[in-house]
Amino acid sequence: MEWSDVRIFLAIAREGSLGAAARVVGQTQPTMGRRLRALEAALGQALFQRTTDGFVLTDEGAAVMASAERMEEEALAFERRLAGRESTLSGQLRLAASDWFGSYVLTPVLAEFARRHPSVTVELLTDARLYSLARREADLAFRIKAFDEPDVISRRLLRMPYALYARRGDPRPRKDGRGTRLVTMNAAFGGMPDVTWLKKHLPQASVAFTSNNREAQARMCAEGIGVAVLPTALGEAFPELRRVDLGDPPPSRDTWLGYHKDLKRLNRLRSLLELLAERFAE
Amino acid sequence: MEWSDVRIFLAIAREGSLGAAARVVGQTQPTMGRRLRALEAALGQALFQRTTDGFVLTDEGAAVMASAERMEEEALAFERRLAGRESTLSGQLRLAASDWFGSYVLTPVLAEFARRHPSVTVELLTDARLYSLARREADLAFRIKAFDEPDVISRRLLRMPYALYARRGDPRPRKDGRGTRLVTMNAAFGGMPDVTWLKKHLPQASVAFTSNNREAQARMCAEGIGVAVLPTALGEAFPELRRVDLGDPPPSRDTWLGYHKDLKRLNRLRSLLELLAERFAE
DNA sequence: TTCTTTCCATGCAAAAATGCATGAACAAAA
DNA sequence: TTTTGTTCATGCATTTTTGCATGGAAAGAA
Repeated sequence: MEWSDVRIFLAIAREGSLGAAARVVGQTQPTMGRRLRALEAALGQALFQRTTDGFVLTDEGAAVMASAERMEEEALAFERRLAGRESTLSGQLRLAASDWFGSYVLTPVLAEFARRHPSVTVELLTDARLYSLARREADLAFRIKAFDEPDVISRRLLRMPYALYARRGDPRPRKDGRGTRLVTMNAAFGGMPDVTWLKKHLPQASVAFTSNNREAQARMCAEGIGVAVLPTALGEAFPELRRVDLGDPPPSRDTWLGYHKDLKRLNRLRSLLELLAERFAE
Repeated sequence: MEWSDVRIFLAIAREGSLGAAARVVGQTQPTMGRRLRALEAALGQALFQRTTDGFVLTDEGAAVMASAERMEEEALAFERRLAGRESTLSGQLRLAASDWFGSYVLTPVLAEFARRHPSVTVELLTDARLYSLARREADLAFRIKAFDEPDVISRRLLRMPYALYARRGDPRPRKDGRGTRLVTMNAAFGGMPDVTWLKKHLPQASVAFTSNNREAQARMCAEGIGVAVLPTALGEAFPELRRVDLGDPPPSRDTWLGYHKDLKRLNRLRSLLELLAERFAE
């Protein structure tokens, strides 16, 4: 049995089709089909049923799925261990953060880092989905909660203050919020503390626009669509916006960073962590 | 990183040279060298130091050795799981036993099995070293002790009686053994119960020949070199030998068989186990 | 020292794997 | 029904990998 084919087996099992699996492992569909056939021939058993809607694991395939997954985990650990020992200040560094945090908070620091270490390529992924640190989809991730994945080192980076913003020149909202329109997070984020805060301070206000994208909220707010609770780092970047003080500021939120412990000694990561700590020292 | 190259890494780490590793994985020395180079290039780090006496792991290589070994374990488990589901009565069946046990005790049963199941290839390994059931170096092993490896199913097969043998026509040993010469196990097997038994019954006898090979002992005994304690299954096979009764028979020994639990459902193994149980029923 | 053995690197030809293009099968949409 | 969009299999040219043969370096034996 060719060990590399186990990786292909996993990809097909997860994706359900040769083409999709090929994209995952970076090969072509015919190759995937041929390697799978070779694997099944070597094992003497069929791992998939070729059904009309894709490749479905046979009992045999399902029986070895767990082994294949553990094999993958060890392969990933193998690579992480080694990456953690790279002492050069070169190579790639992949960060994952929410969109506005990446653009407005991180970029200044990353620019400085890039200037200091020209042989390090920084890749910033701003994406709603959570990248896996264990699979090394990202080397460093930023979130608004502490990380609870195993083997991930989690640290509080900074406390991000929030404020209510309105378009410069627009009238100040009435006390109960009647007549005021709101720009807020998506319904999916209903539980967010700033939504609660808004309900308390402007109970009569109506919702004009929602989005899962803070920057889109800021732009809509700048267009005068409504008032919005925004991270100050974002709000202050728009000259059209003006802070509105309702006496009690909206709740601030912590931002955490996390990285896999195997990468603790990765020098380029360490350098960036130091710079981040320095720039965001409270 | 190519997963298959991890296997090559392991082989080189264990063997210490490209040529030896090539023999283990069934490839050639140049290929091993090139694959290793490719692996190191992909990882960006050297895994071995090329010293005058072979390939020695660097710190980096040592750091990932454990991951590579666990990866191998999972690969082996993958294959075992699948083998355990093969329902056909064909394919290979590899047995490991001590030399005389294999030749004199097993062969009759194996011959019968081979006749019954012509599409199963039985391979009998008689070798001093212990084959690993976990690595599937053998599907079924016979030993004189219960197996204590994890995940191995161990069962007592039979009790093998032993007896003292001398060449037919040679004089019976004196009561204290003075003047009698002995053919026994190697010094390395000093603690064997038959040695103790000999010391007790023929304390004055001297040792003429030792070997770790019971059959060699039987042949030397048949040549008249000395008396020997042999398994009766072996002793009775030599017409030149005659049983010598000293009143109290030498201790008999149990023979155990063991196989990996993942192979419990392997039909060809089950058939052989049934036949063995039948033929050796007490 | 010289001879022998062992081991790794490399050139080159043969073999194998890969990717592209295409065709067939099938399901969903028009 | 026809059309459209997916998905897998296969032929073929190309690229890549492999094995063989050879040479050189180093260590041990004579």
